[in-house]
Amino acid sequence: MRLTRYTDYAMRVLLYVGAQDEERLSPISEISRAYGISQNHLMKVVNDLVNAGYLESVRGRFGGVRLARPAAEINVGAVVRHTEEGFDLVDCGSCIIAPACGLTSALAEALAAFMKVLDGYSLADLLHKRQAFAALFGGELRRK
Amino acid sequence: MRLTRYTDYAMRVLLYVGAQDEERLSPISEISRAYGISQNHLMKVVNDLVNAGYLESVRGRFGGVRLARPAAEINVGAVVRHTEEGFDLVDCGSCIIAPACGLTSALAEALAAFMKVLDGYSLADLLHKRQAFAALFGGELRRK
DNA sequence: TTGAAACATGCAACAAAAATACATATTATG
DNA sequence: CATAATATGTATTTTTGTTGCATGTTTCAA
Repeated sequence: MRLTRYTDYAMRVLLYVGAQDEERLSPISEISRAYGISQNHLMKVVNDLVNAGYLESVRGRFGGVRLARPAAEINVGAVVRHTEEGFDLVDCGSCIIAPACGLTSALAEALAAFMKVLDGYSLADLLHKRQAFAALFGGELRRK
Repeated sequence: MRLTRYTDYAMRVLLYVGAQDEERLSPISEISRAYGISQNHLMKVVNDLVNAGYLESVRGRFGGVRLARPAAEINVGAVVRHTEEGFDLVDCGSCIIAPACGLTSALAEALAAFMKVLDGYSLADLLHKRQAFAALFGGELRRK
């Protein structure tokens, strides 16, 4: 049981950008370097977040991305719902006991409990350890 | 986000066997036929459940499997913990912000909420719709 | 007005994990 | 002793997620 790296990266980008000065544009190359992950893949993740309205991107030289709205208004559960494709924990479509199966509802209940927790957090909540972020990204933050 | 088919199959086997008459031995071939899934794979799942003490198996002709303990004493959460390999929702090992990351704890909290729900169910709870099962497996139940 | 730096997008290749198939051994029954 | 069942290890296939590559577009500044 795990989330895709796609979702993982989406959250990392939001955390990174959210830890920056509000107006600052972070180039994707910088973010991918900071995490040591594929710039190509990250580009797609970022683009997805832009289209979903979480990030604002500026093209061209000295471009980059920043939060499109306050971190307090970005809900973690909503982001995960957006980036994670399927939430079918098991494949009931091909199972003949589906109509009589008590597992389906138990799993649905468990999933709801899972998402409810994430729905209770905003990006701002996750950024409470902001000072610690600043230390980690100090080099990047200061650069340029 | 999804569970492996391995876990799915494990639960299906328990539900199938739990719906049978207590003493009856269900051959794996019968179960795999009922669900239309690979007998070989199912064999491994079953074997795992036998070793874990959920099922009792009898070899040889007219052999098969049945529950090793009452359905009320088989906890869904425990089964899922057993069959599902990893519960690392994201890969924090390779992430430099891990020490400052508020996501880690939020995900842990969400996962705990998820498992807590499953821990609240026994196989017997899931079998409440037993009559419906009987109808679905009627053919199999009656056969020898 | 041109080059460089950045985002945007689609397609192809690759890798990892999960599922399935195959082969063979063991056990029990009639 | 043949048959039907579980047990176990290895190989193959499939799926899905990830990465890489190629190309296009936008913006800025020298």
